[in-house]
Amino acid sequence: MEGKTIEKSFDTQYLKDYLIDHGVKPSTIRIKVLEYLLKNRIHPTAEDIYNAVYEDIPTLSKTSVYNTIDLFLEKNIIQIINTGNKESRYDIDTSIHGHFSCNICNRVFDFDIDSIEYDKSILDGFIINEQKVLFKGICNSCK
Amino acid sequence: MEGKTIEKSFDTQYLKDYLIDHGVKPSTIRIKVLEYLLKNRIHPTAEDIYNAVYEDIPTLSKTSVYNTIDLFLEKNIIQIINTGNKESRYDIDTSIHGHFSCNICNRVFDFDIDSIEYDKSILDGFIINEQKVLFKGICNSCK
DNA sequence: ATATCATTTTGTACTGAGTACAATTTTATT
DNA sequence: AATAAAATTGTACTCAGTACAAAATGATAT
Ligand SMILES: [Mn+2]
Ligand SMILES: [Mn+2]
Ligand SMILES: [Zn+2]
Ligand SMILES: [Zn+2]
Repeated sequence: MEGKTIEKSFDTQYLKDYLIDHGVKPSTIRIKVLEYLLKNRIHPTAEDIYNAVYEDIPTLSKTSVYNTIDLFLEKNIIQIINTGNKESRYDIDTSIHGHFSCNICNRVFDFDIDSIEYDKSILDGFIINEQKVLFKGICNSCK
Repeated sequence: MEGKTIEKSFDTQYLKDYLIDHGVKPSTIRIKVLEYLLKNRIHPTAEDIYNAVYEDIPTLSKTSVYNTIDLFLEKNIIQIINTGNKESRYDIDTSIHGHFSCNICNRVFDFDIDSIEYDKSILDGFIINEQKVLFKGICNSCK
């Protein structure tokens, strides 16, 4: 079969369009933060994002990172992950999927969720906006 | 059918035994905290617990509440719930069940979980100690 | 281009849930 | 009653996140 390989590229135009498509006006910081999130799927903390983007933008402030995170959350570009540690983590994948948080190395792993069977009667009439599944324990390489 | 009605009573002896059964030496504070948790199944915050127990023990310190919470967590008397708000909440029910956190009134509702169907291959060899399911949205009385 | 307005970014001070830890009080043991 | 162990308290501290006004950048009008 003949065909073109579609390469996922994170050039500036792609990143700009990604933001615009999500209702966010592109700016240097927002583009860099988005690029970092797309390339580093490690569920980073705000600190992680700051340290990475600071390399490119040495005038970067922590507040700008938090501003960007808040904006991205609001526009559903990212979702927040609260593992129980004090630092929140952020995920560019906003689909419903499970997270395993390792108590030793603190890494967060993704896993696919097929379905959650639960008693819907208690939540009758409730508006469910988010469904989060968090497992905790010890990962394979730490045990 | 003739029979005895077994009344669940939270008298001092019951509470003491509850603690001892979970490997915790009873003390005035621990008994009062346990009693509050058993009688008020509202997934309270540390502040909630402090305010309630302070009524009975006016010398109570916040540190003692946190000490007790940490001990109860360690002995699996309670589980922690992180809803994304800054204050953690605590649950005397340590079984696996779902929590719905209302974004308006901040109440946390329980719901039963029958099963979570997920791709186990990614977590192969992982030790899973906790399984937490958190839904967020707007509850029936707030919408 | 220049001025004017809007948005973004920055710096600083602040908040508050939770923690560290030594001093004190209470409880158990000799 | 003296001693040791455990529980409780008070105080100072941490630090992720927030509030907010000043500064910088970008967009629009003249
Ligand atoms: Mn994820
Ligand atoms: Mn519960
Ligand atoms: Zn690990
Ligand atoms: Zn509500």
